Amino acid sequence: MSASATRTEIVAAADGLFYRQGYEHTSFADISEAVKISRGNFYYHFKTKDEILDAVIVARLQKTQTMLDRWEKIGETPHARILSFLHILIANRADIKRYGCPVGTLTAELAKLGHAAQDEANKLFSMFRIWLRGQFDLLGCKNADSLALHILARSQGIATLANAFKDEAFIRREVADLEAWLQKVTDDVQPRQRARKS
Amino acid sequence: MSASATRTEIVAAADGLFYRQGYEHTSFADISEAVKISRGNFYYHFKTKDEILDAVIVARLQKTQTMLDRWEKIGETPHARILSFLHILIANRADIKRYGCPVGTLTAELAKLGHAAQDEANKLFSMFRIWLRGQFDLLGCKNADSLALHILARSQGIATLANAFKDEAFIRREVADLEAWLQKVTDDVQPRQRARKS
DNA sequence: GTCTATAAATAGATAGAC
DNA sequence: GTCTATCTATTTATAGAC
Repeated sequence: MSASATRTEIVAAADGLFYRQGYEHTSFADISEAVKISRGNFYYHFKTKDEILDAVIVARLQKTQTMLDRWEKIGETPHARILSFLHILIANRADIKRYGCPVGTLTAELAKLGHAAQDEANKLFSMFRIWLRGQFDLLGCKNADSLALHILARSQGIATLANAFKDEAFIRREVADLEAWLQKVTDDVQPRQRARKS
Repeated sequence: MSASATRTEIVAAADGLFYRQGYEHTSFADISEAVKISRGNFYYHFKTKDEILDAVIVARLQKTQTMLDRWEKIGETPHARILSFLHILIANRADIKRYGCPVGTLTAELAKLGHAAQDEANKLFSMFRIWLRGQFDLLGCKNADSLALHILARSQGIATLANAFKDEAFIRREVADLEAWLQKVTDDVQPRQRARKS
């Protein structure tokens, strides 16, 4: 197999394992077993475990950017686009209940490890933050960044508690609550659109 | 030194290390170094690392109960007592920025490890949940449990983002927002007390 | 109760054959 | 590019002296 194809498989396997088991708890043995290559071959593609983590973060950043671009394309209004963000909590509810949010749990783990890739991983949060801020800006909100952080934080809290209590009704209730909050934010800056409630 | 005194020191040291470094990342060597005892002596007090984790969780549960009892005692109204809960985000902001919430990060780590102590650790969340539900009940709220989960989730989200962005202004803004939310919840069920805003 | 010495398993990482 | 064999460090855990 070509080097880049194997490399891609390694990153994909590591990505999933880091999410489900955590970064430190995942060993080279785990990854090489998942990809069906020997531990030795592994080092032809990556010199250290940290290099794998960097590659996984880069892959996640790219995947996230692709997702944001899609939301940008399919959402006709900032309001609709922010709803796309909210609804990943519903779409990914099964994984979130088992493993939490992939962004929040990775940044939390790396913070405790004092890992050098912390800043890189935090870019995942920043990417959402900046995108959401842009949407709130378009909506006409003055405190767009605060609103972006607010909705990010609410999402993180929902993921953390859903993970602990494995409670799907809770997720749906909180997402509905956030939708109502978003509607109110939208109405406050665009009162004429109140009749077009989605 | 007496066995129980050494044991208490071990648990206290492990508690702090598990919080700051994570459970799996903390080795017996780390703990024995912190307590200034040999690794060998360690096993006189605890047979396995899991046993230490259990003891740490028990200690945290007791400390949490003591804290809730204190809030119960010093708070004259359910509203005031729930504010005590909210204000730990401010009081512990330095640690939260560096290490996140001790409850949320532990339960998240154990969930990924598939650790047997998961349920025990989740009792930390349940303890807050039940206490908060009791306060909202006293306040006269019909959906007390949902409100308890809501405020717990918001707190977790604030801790997660504060940890990622190291942003103290964000913490204060979100806590103020939660205080306003709590005031509104209180006013909705006890309209006559609106003038007594704390 | 606490120590030193050591076992047994696993981790990340390397060397060299094919 | 992938493999097997191996190294080194670290981890949890045990044995036995004091």
